[in-house]
Amino acid sequence: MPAEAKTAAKAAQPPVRAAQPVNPPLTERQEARRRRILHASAQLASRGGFDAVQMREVAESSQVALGTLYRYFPSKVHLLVATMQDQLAHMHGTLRKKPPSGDTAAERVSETLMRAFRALQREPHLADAMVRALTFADRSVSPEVDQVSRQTTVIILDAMGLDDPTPAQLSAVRVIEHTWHSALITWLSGRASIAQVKIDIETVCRLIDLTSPQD
Amino acid sequence: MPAEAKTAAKAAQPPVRAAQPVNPPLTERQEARRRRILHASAQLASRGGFDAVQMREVAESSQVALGTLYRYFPSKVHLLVATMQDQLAHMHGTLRKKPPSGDTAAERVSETLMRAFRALQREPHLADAMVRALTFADRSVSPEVDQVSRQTTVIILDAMGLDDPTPAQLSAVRVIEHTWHSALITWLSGRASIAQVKIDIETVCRLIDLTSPQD
DNA sequence: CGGTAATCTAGAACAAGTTTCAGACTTGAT
DNA sequence: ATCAAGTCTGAAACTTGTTCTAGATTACCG
Repeated sequence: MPAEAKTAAKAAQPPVRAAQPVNPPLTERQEARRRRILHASAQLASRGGFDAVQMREVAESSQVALGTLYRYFPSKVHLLVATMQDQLAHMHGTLRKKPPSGDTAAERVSETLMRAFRALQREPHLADAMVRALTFADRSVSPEVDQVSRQTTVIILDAMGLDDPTPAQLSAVRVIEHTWHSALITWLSGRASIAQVKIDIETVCRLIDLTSPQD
Repeated sequence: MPAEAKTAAKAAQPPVRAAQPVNPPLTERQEARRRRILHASAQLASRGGFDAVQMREVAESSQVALGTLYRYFPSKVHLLVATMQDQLAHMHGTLRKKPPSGDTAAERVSETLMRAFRALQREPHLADAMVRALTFADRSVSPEVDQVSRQTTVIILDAMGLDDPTPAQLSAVRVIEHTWHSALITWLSGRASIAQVKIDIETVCRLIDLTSPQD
């Protein structure tokens, strides 16, 4: 009964924090450990994708005991989702510096997503590990996955140039995110070409014009 | 190196067939075994979702040795994707009997998908197992996943009432499928409500009007 | 500084997916 | 009916994610 075990109550275990806002403030050494772990995770993922991220190897690479790794990230999926948060933050920073240049919101969003897509293409294995973890995550990872989703939403709204989206616009953004994730999956598993992903993104971005024809 | 091992060449092993068209014709007893396995799989999945489908249990429930189970379905994901093909075929049959009644293609598609969604809601654990397997599937399962995708496409085109879709319409259908899968995932992992899934489906279905305004 | 609670380490142990193997059983062709 | 080839079985072994434990280390409080 591993499913039950997972939800079983535990004693104190601080290092598992929800997101950017540190839950329990980490000491410097702890912060360093956390960084080492995330770095090792990304490195192994870059090599061979989801399967190559083996918890024992991550622990060894980051010079941390296996038990400690599990204290910081309660499962492999948690670890990879955290890795994704990390990468997303990077990307958001990069994107901010060079905002998309399109005339319409739809163009800017699809330009932004295609830029992100090209970044992922440079590290396809890493992309594989992160995206598979994201879609495989069960309820126990919901808060973290949700955080990734919110982050993505912010990036898209940024590209649209919106501060105060209407509900209809938020629906469109959600649908764009769905398409983005799922299209990535089909590409990663070799069932769709890069060109097809591009078309799908451009197609779904037209929904934006549908919800804000005044732009 | 399990990744390599998985792709290693094997000797003869017929029962693994691609889809409906039997690759090597199965004997009656083999067909029966296959049915028993799929039935056990669906049954266990209905109880506890992805995690509850344990290969040893499936083997025991279906009165087949573990090795045989693996000869029929080379991995747990293959098994669950095959289970999904099975259920999809059912559903397609059911849908055919009561075609959607909406006036526009968009309405009919979203009506169809919502009907499928309600069916999934009746067996949320089974849905969980199938959808998680589908999105977690790696390249080794691509043919089977693709078959599921094609089947889904047929269902949607059916609902649209189209025989000969344009490329633009096919893109729209792909985007709808992306949204469908991803929205299901967010619902299954408790990050979106049923109402939200409904809205997302209706939103994406508007893309149809965009690609065939003459309908 | 001393003590105590929390944290970390090494390593064993466990769970479930997957592989392997020897021997029994089926099938299909002669 | 018989033989060869292919299948199925039961059981053990192997892999990797996850949990557990006992003892060392560290952080913090007075």
